[in-house]
Amino acid sequence: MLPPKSDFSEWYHEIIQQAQIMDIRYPVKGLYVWFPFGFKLRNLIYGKLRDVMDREHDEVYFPALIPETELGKEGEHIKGFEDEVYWITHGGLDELDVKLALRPTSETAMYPMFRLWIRSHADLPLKVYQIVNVFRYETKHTRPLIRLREITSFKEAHTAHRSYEEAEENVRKAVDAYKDFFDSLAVPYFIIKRPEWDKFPGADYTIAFDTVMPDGKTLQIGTVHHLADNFARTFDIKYETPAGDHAFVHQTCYGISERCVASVISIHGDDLGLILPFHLAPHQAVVIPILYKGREKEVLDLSNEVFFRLREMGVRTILDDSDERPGAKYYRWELFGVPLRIEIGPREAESGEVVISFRDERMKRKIPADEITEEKVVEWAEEMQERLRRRAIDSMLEKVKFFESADEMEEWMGRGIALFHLCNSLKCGEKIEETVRAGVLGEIIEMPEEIKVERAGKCIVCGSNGKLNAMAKSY
RNA sequence: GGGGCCGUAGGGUAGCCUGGUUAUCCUUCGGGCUUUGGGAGCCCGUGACCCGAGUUCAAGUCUCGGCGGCCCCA
Repeated sequence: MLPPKSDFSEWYHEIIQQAQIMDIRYPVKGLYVWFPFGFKLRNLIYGKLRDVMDREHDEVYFPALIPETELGKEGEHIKGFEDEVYWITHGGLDELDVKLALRPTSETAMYPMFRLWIRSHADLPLKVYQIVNVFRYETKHTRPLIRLREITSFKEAHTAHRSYEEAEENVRKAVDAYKDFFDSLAVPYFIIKRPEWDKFPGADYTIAFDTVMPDGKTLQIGTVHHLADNFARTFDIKYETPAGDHAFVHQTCYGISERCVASVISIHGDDLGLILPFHLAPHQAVVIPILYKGREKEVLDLSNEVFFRLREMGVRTILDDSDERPGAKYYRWELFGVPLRIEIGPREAESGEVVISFRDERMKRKIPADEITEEKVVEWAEEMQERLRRRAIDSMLEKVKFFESADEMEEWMGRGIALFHLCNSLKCGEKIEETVRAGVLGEIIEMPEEIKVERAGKCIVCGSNGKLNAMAKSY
């Protein structure tokens, strides 16, 4: 039994373990073990992410260790990370001359090499990505998949371009790629430009994807940064232009971590366990034979037939012929989020029918076994995807509210995300954060079309011209 | 950054204040019988006092330190 999802914190804590996503008993704070089932889910999700990245990027691998001399080169960047870097100070018993950092992110690992790789304009754009672990010494409350000291699955992309504008064009492409990715997870999001004081250390600006968790707190699930030529100047990354002179490249970088797995679990799951989009489910279908003494054979024959047919279609299917009672099996496979369940008992064996039900619906229907075809399964998967998408957006919309008064906003914090108009001044940003006691997420770039709010309006603090901003308590 | 609470089987817990026999109960797990259309029942069995130091005749229980977890405030 899971705690009800309305008690989200407890529910999340339990489902991570009961649905065998991660084993949280590893004896180091903030480090967790992927269970086989959880890792299959991760790999299916990251398979999709790879598909999206592979369209325009090459995959690479850079070392996990970064010398102190490189990590510290870019002033803003190191300021942003210095209090959460793990340091390797010894090799065996010898103290190292130059300490080595366990990468907190890979800009400073990659860019010295970019300097060597990039010679002329013909080498641009350079677009690479890697999926690696990164380490951050988190001092706050750690949580599996959400706040980790070892992020095990950091997809980071890094690009170099000829100009600020070309890099900016790539920012748009990266945002589009991430939209495709999160749409395929049926995870709804806001696309928000972070305020100056909250951008990536060393970036010109940062655009983030935020989703809203069931408890009303937002979760940042992706970021895209325009680095301008900040790092290029630091790492001396220059190219020869067609005209024959030399110019600094303009760069972008963008990342997604296993928080995307947390978002799928949290947004779609219910009181009974995981609900997974069909294409992401480690087990897509389960066949449950209902056995009565003396009538096992006919039931098992039809069950096997259906099981093997699904397998041959490429559907990840299991046949649960263990000797538990059917009810116990239903609960088990619901916990694991199996999208399609097929029950076959003596009645079905006789009529050649099967009982099917989908994880997100609480209803069963009977269909002839022959009607389970590849086309039908694809259709079911698409219908289910659409239902999940709809349901996820609807439940997010309940947690979005527009405000014209700061006092009302404070009361709303902790229940959802607040939209309001804010001018550009740092002073007004600080003022509103102080009054409402939550963080300004930034200026809304894109949001679900159902939200009808004016993009421009009077700043909630000073009354001058403002743009649509969001604020919330965040993970 | 500041304050508080907690650590007993795979998971959840009682016992700790007031030190003393074989450490409680539920669940999981293994075996058996029986059963199977939404978490069945009965029997048998496996399994634990976070680590280290101290106090004591005696430590799950008291003290200190470490590690780990949780909560509140900033």
